[in-house]
Amino acid sequence: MNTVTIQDIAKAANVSKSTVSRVLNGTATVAEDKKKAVLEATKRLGFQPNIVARSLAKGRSMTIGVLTQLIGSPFYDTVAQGVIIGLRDTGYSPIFVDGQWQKNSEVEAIQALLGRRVDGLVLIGGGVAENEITQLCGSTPAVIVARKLNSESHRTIHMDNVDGGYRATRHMIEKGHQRIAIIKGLGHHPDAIDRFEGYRKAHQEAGLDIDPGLVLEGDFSADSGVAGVDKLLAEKTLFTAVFAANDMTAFGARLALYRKGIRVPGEVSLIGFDDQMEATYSTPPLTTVRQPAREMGQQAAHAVAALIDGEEFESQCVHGELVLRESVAPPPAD
Amino acid sequence: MNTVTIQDIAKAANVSKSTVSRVLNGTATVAEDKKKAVLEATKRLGFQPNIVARSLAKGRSMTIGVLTQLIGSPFYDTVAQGVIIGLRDTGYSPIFVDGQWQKNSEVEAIQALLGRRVDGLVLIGGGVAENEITQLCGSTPAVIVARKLNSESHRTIHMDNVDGGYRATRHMIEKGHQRIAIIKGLGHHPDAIDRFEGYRKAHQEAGLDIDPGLVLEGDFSADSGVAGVDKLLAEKTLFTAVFAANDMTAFGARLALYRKGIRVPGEVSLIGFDDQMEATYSTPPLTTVRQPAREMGQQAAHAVAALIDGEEFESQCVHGELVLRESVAPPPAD
DNA sequence: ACACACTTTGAAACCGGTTTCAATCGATTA
DNA sequence: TAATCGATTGAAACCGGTTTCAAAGTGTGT
Repeated sequence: MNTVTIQDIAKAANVSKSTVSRVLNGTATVAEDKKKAVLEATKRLGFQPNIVARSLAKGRSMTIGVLTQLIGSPFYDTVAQGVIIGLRDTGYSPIFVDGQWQKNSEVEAIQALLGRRVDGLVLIGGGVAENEITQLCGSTPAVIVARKLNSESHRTIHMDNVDGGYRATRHMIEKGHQRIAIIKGLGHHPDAIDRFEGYRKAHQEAGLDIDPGLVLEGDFSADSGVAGVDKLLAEKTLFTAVFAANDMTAFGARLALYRKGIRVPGEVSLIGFDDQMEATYSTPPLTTVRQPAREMGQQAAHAVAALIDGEEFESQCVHGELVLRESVAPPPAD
Repeated sequence: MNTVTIQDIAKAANVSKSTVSRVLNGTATVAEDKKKAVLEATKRLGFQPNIVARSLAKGRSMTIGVLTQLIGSPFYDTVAQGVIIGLRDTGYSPIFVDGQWQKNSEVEAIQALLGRRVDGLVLIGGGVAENEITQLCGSTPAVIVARKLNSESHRTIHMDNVDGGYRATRHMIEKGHQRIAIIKGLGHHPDAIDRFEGYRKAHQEAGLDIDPGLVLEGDFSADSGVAGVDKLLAEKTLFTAVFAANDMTAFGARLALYRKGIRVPGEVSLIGFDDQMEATYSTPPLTTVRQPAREMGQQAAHAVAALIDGEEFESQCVHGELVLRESVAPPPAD
């Protein structure tokens, strides 16, 4: 192992540990010749400072703890990627713990992170109670991404899902649709609830009643998209459009429609949510509400870094952007 | 901050630091009453051991460095996820560094990881020279995933891409296709080269010549799939099937075909590579060669853990499995 | 030439744990 | 009763850096 320490450098350069440290960190002025000697020895011996030791001494680990939700959701994964990217030039490295860590889950995961003395925390989604977060984190700066909190007690970066659902639905209504089915996301998931609320709001605003038969349960999976459409068809519910809780669900719905030979958007229009990469290339390309997942992750990364440096950071509420592609058209003349 | 140290516990329980450490780690037998006192104090004061300090003292950081390639490839991302999952119950936490880290890239990234005194390394893909890896890692156990190495000097978990390309191509040949276009991956990428080699091999075995006009350059992106098919069509090259270097490229090809009103698999068959989640739900569901990305990541995680514990681990060469769905059919009778 | 301020430097303390080492103790054995 | 042994325990060294502090060296003003 490359186990050359600062002590070895000191000996080689004929100075003290302290001086080596000062040269390497630029903490104080050091005579030119000694500085040169230290630098030379550092290079020659291939010295690599032990970050663990440095962390202990400085009380800062240059590490950001990231709590992820590996539910296989492309959205959350992309947020996590954004965090990695956003941390690139900050000097901090992300350390990941999965929310579904063993049975103990999130709280334990956060504790594990804290035990590692991370300098900051990025919590992606998740469901720990807010006050519990407060209590756990103590004075460690934390940013919560992709999750709406009720109180203002934490900084968050999240999307306005009500608005997103509203825009998606209104778009279809404007195209002339009156019977828009919705395949909802996971029942208790706040995002799912909000998107549905947006759907409701758009109907209300347009003076349209919602036929309960058009409201299907789902769980953000493609399978639930298939199931939703199949149910609609089996029950012979009339519908000219489908609002899927996310793109995966939309893909599932698309497939179910394809199997029955129902044309999209000719006979049924389809809209998704997320704008994951594949949406651009589905057939037809999927109209959807874009969630800037990567950007949110990046922003969160910058935010913790800023917080650690004592700067302030305001919670952000991003608005989804409707990405018009080809899966929505006016309903068939009939 | 929750800055209660082992010293505080010692004082509270009226014993020495050493004893507290012994109780907490079970390193030695401790009198029942003292043990109880320590445990009680630990709980009461809410003690959380400082892992940084422990790491320094023990010389082990309980951290695994993971080098990722955030090129937005679903495949690599899934491997990374697999690593997180595989590390769940091992006590190790993964710390991530992106290969495209600053301009300096991979070598610097690995050094950063090593500076953090990671106990092991998982390198996902990447292109650092093999001997450089050897030299860098020294005695730190390392596993390379999703990359073929020429020498046996490192443990790797990778897929036989020649075989994968061969199987895909042979499948189409067996279905009766004679003019199979291929949209290749990134020119210099070993996986791309190997898959093409498999394509070649299958043709050779079947006594089929390869029309150079059927071989298109690509870069693993969906766009290159679109471009490939467009080129084929523009040049009026005859073809009844397309082998795309990966699923994303296949999706792009699918879209280009869709735009021209060419039916899949009625008029043209299509096969991909990877079996990413969306392949199941594309229209039609995509026949593809499955790369067990998540499993490979998990295996790699287990492998480093094993190596650290002194166990041995043999390099693994996984074989891709042909996943038959609906995008391949016999060529049209014509 | 002398006092005073400022710069450079090394010794030592410290961060919070683990581990070695030697001392103490009760119990067993001769 | 003395000697030996094993089990407990605390003091101190250690991991590899950073930082404080005081001493030594330099230069300036009078």
